[in-house]
Amino acid sequence: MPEIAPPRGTRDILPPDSYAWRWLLDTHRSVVESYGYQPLDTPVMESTDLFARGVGADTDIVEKQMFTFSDRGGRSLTLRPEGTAGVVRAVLGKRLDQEMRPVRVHYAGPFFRAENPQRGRYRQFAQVGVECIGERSPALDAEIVEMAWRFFERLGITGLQLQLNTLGDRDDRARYREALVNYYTPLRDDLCDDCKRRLESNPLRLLDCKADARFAEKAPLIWDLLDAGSKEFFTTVAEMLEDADVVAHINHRIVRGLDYYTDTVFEIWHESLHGQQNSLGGGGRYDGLAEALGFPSTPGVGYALGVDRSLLVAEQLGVVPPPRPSCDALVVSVETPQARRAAAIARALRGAGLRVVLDVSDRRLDRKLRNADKLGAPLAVIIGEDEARDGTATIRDLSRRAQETVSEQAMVAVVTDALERLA
RNA sequence: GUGGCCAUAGCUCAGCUGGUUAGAGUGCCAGGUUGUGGCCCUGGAGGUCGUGGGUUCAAAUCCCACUGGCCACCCCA
Repeated sequence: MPEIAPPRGTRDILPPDSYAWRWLLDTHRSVVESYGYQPLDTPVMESTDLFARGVGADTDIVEKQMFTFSDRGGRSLTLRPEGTAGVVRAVLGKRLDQEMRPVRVHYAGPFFRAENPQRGRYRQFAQVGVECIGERSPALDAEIVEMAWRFFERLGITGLQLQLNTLGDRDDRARYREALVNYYTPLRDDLCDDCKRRLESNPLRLLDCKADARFAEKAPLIWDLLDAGSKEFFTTVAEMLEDADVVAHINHRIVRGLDYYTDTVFEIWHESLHGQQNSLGGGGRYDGLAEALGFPSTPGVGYALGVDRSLLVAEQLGVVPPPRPSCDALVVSVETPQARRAAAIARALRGAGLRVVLDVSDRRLDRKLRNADKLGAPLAVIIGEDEARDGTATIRDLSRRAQETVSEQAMVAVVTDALERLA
């Protein structure tokens, strides 16, 4: 019915939902900053090349999910479908890794994929994420996973399952790739069309094809092909997570959709979400990414968590805190002649650091007070003819239905005290 | 991108097999109360029945297309 609706797969986040949204973002920031992660923002559009090289040309994202367009100079740009490539470009491009090592950063923002929308899946969706760039240590992999886990804990979301796997280093992956090709080639005629192509372009992704799941069951496991170093690295990560009381389900079949992962990969699933949309987020180590983007080889590890889906789960569980009232006091004038005086009083209260709404309607006083209830304001400051004449203000405690009239000089102190008592 | 279901006031929904001016609840605004609220009573505003086409004397109702939502597949957040 609105003539101009938001584009397919996008939506408006309006109050009061916007409070839940902010709660989640604040919680994330607070958790990761307690680990010393610093805020960062990168552009929502990047050179198409960044994702083609960074995410991997054979991934679904690059093949069919990117919003790509030309700017006026004919350059190909893309709305970012994920965050890691952009952050690595920014950090290494600006040589931030020369200043400190590792670089620990976090971000939050919108991402874009041209998917068919449904609940918990949008074309513009939001993620919070962290990246830790410049050092290779199992302690950092564990730190990342632990932060993600603590974040959900702080939100109060239960029923989560951590899926943990390792893809090994480049040599391991090469060996594994070969093993998969050897395994799947004799089956080639029975594979779906996509998988026939994957067999050449990206054999790892054969594993997460649902159509050919029966073959994946008997496929070789990466774990059996890892060298001693990779196994030890993973074992250390798992042990450190145990130390942190983070329960991990080792799952040697999760591969992740993006090409750049090495060693640790993980996903966090929630039992309540449907089908394959049960993933609230995931991440892993990407020691090969910097090089793929043309930077000096630099290790990194990070995660991205879906804001929309996490909020969906939080709402289902009823753990979203009720929105805090948006103001401490509503200032109302009983009649128009007192309007300017009321404005001045509102100004004085804001000067004392309070959140004050000025009622400018020409409604009756009872309607104005009704409005105060709706706003959730604990106090109303009433300026009528008497107050204007005497240089006073009436402070009404809306929950106790009690009020007192005080001099304007005392007003700020009385309001502040009343709010403290009520809090 | 493929398939299924759906679309009526801001919101939640009625509207039987097509038949005059399309309803309810809630929310909004106002009056009841010329300076006192969360309840109550009364009234009002608000809809090109998602959009466009078709069938018919007549369409919210039947048919088609488009748009959007939900669900499944794919994949992921």
